[in-house]
Amino acid sequence: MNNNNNDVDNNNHSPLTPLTPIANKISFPEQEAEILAFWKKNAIFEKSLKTRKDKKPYVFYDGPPFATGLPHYGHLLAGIIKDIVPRYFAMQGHYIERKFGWDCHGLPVEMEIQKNLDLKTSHDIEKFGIEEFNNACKKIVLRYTEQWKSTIDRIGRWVDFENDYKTMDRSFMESIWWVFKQIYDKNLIYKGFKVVPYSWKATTILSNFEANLNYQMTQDPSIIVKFPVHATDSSKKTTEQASNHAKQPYTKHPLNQQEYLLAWTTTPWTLIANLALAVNPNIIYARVEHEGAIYILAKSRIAATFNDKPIKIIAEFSGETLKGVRYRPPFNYARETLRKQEAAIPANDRPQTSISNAFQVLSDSYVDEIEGVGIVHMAPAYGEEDFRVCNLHHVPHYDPIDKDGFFDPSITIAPRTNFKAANSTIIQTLKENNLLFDHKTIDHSYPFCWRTDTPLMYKAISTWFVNVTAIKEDLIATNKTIHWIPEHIKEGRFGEWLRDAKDWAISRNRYWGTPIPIWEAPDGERICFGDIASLEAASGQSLPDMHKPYIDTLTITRNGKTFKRVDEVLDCWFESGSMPYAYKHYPFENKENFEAGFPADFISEGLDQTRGWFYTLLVIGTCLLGRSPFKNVIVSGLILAEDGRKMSKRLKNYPDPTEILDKLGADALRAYLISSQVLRGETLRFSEQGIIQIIRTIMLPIWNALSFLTTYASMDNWRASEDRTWLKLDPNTLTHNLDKWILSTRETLIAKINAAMQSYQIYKAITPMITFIDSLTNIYIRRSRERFWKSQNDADKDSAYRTLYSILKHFSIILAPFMPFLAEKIYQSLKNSADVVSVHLEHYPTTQQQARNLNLEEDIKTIDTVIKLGRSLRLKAKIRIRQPISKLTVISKTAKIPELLETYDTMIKEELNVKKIAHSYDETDYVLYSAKANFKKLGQLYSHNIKAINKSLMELSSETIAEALKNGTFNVIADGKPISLTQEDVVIHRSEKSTSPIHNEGAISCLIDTDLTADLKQEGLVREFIHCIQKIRKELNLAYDDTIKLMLQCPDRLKQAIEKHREFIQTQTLTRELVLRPGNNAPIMTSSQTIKEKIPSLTPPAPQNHKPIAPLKTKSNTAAKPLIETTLTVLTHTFQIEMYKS
RNA sequence: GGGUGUGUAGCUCAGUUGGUUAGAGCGUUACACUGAUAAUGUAAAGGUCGGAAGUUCAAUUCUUCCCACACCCA
Repeated sequence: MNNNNNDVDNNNHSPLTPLTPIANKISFPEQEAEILAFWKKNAIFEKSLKTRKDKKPYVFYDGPPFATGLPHYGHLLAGIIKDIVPRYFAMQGHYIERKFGWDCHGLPVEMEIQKNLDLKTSHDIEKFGIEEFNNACKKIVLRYTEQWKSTIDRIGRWVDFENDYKTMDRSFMESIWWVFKQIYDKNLIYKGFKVVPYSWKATTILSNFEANLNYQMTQDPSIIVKFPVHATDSSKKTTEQASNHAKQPYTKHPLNQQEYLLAWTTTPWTLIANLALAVNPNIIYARVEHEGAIYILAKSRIAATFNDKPIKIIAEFSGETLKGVRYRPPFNYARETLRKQEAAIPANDRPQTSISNAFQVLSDSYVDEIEGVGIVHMAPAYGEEDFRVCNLHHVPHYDPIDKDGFFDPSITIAPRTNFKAANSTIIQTLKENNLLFDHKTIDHSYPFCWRTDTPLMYKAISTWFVNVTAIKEDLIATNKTIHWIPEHIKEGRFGEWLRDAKDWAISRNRYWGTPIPIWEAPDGERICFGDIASLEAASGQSLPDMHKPYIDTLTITRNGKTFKRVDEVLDCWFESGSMPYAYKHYPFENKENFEAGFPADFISEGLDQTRGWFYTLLVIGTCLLGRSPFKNVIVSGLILAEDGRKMSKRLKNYPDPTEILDKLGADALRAYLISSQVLRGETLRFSEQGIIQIIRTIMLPIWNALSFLTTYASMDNWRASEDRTWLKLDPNTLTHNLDKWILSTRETLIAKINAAMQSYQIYKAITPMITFIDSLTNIYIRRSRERFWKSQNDADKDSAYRTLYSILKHFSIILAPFMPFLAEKIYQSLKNSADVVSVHLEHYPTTQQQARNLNLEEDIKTIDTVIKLGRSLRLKAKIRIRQPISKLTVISKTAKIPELLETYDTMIKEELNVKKIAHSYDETDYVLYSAKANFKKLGQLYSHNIKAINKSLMELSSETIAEALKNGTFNVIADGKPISLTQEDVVIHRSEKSTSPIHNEGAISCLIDTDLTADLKQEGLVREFIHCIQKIRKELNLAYDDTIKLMLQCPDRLKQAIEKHREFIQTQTLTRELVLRPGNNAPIMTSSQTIKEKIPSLTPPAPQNHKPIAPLKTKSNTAAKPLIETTLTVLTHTFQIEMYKS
């Protein structure tokens, strides 16, 4: 460094920006707060949108979160991904709208209000008033929006909160209606039944989620019921159908014995509604004789059912053969009621589903033989599988229980009785009618209502469906167009789900949601509305609020009939699936804008949305437009606490997000999360150490590099020119290989990051950055230090500055999407007047191929290997780096090596502190060779002989291999046949001969001369002495260019060494005056104290900024008090030292 | 019960178009280096690549089965 001339004469380049030195002490979180303020003050986000307004749009859909709670790591992760990808593509030159969305409707909100207002049942809600109830819901959904905004802001996510969308907005809801009507008009919406968890106490249906909330151990009857095989239905079925499994086909037993099918149940009350029995077609059943009666049940269940009772197996047959066998149900209520109902319908109008299909054996693979008897009694009104199987066979369902859980009066054995209470009566009746085979009790886990603590029942209720089954093939086709990250989701989890798609239940019997826009007449005629205007026209009433209860006051009179709205609201999944249309109020507004931006380029949510948002988006998009609404999707995994368990507020097993942001900062969190496997849909154990790792491998090194550049540039008064030349620094204009090399390395980095980002594999972006930073700091800066430090301001020094300046500034752009704060800070620190106001307005770099030089990258790698081997040899010889050695010999047959050694001569010498570098082609004295087959190359050629060839190669002696290396031919004998191999067919391994002190890696070996001459030793001592002085300077917190005066009293050996190298010492330590006092009897140290211990008052150093450009003191202040006066030891030489500012 | 994913060093994770010496970081130990660095470097230790079978000249990698864990669905 130029330490004696502060008026550096480079003012003739113009105009120039001086660099302000950056302290190497840093608090990233505090800095992030400043950057946030900077962005806000200068409206950078707005500018980033405005300046790209005309650019090609890139469309991103924001999946709306429920804001009923505060954001957790899952939300932060989603927000970070949703920030990085748009930032990247915006910098690639796209216009990207980023509207935030809020999910407002739905059960979680209603549940919370019910809890707050202590409304237990739907009766309670209606009594309380739907208007009031919905108002309460509306208020609460935006309760946390401020906290959400501030957290999302804090993680650096740029998103438009001003023009956000809410699913409860009138415009949003109107588009939902439009979406609904589109599907309705395509005949893909129908009304059917669905069996759902039902709380009779709360008179409300529950979601599956709610049903799972409260399982309790409970005691229920466990009975096996006898179903008499119908007398009139004698033999059926023939042999061929049964030939596979049955040893004998089923025929009614010829004897006039009573014959029963057995079925097991723990819910006797459902027997009233029994309409069928089910068997598994693939299970073997048996006919068993016991005490004069015949029973049919699964063969494998005989032992468990009869225990040790005497039985005789009469026949065995597959379940398939039981299909269609008719039986007499234990109760006649269902038959009577349903017959009457059917009779009321004109014969021609009767549906396929009929009571005439009931009371027979159905077959379905869901039946198992794990418990029970392998035959299942089916009450389709009270079981999901029962309903599905009966529906398939056109068996109707029958539900004689009212909404409060009481049997209706027609059930004469238990009229107006609670269904559970009727169990005993029912069992009693079965017993009296000799239909009870077995009666026990069972303890099992059963779902209870989480609000009323009463057992749930499953019950068929009327529901609106989207006929997904009809468009299943289209869904599978549109899914093929989607790029999934991770890829396996496409055909795996999501693909499987599509192949198995069921019709989608879209209605909810609730209050806070978009009402289903269907009006129904008493005779069943329906009108569907897809917009508000036509509804208002048809009803003659206005509709200021589309929610319940207002909507339900609108009725329509047409053709003498009065149409009333159906009661249900839409499931909030239907709303979020409609988001692409609804947030634009399409097609009522933004028609062109929507059409230009459909489908979206990118969305991202967690794995849990596979059957959620991803699915509903695809279903609706496929229904409406026949295509997927999104092209690329990143599916993120689950974030667990560090202990591998779910993050739990109660267990406090994870750090609060706000604390992490305050302590470690958003950049570190961002980089940590997106470089982890959570970006590949896998679970991540959240670890604070992982974030710290990011700080240590990326943030601090790059920060120190910035600090290095600005500090030295400032001291040297080096200035960057006020233009954009830094952006395209041409390596061909530079002479130093290190400069060319780091520029090439940067281009390689850019290529890697662009490849990762274009394929949405974000997790591949961070590691190359770490590698690059490591190269920059541990190779480029470290080995260029002398170039910055030297005193003359020559072209080489300028080249080093220009290169490092360009690298760092460029890197800030590369970093910008990922770590927007640090990137901004670096950019701002290096900005000149020709630059844009923020790094985020820069264009993302693309690889400049002409700047890449892969050979050069390879060369530096080779040199790095030599240096590593040299260090390793020193370590082995126990010669410290400050002790110069005379010679390093590089032994290698690689032709390029001598040239490389010459080119990088100085660099290697400095790194290894060695005087001379020699090269030798002759490995034989030092290296032992062993050979092995190049399996990859020879594998296909010699497949079966390869083992023999390899064996033969491995047996070659080192001398033979050395010989073969000379003439390039390896002769081996495999299976008796001589084979001649080229050098490429063989892999040579080198190892050190035990007699030679070399180290080897690949084709390179190194050897050092460990003989130390007196001169070398003296020089080593001087280096130690300099090191000692530097340490003191650092401890004293002297500025880099503070000059000093030294007064020493030391032993002769040290004195001679210092005298000999006086100039070198003074240059290195910025010593203006070095006075050696006469006499050599410095006091003996009692212990080997460290310098830190010597000057306790100054440790630890105050964390103040270095002031590199300190004013020069007048020359005559040596009389001042010494900075330090102490006794020290360097390599056993004890000396006394006084240090002054000079 | 079904689907999907995961299983590699003490811990957290890379890697693998099948090729014979499987890597990184953290942690541990020793040494070294440092006037940009809160760093860093070198080395030591640590692996039946979850288990079994199969295909192959060759399997951590492909196939099948099994085991464990996670998520989704029942």
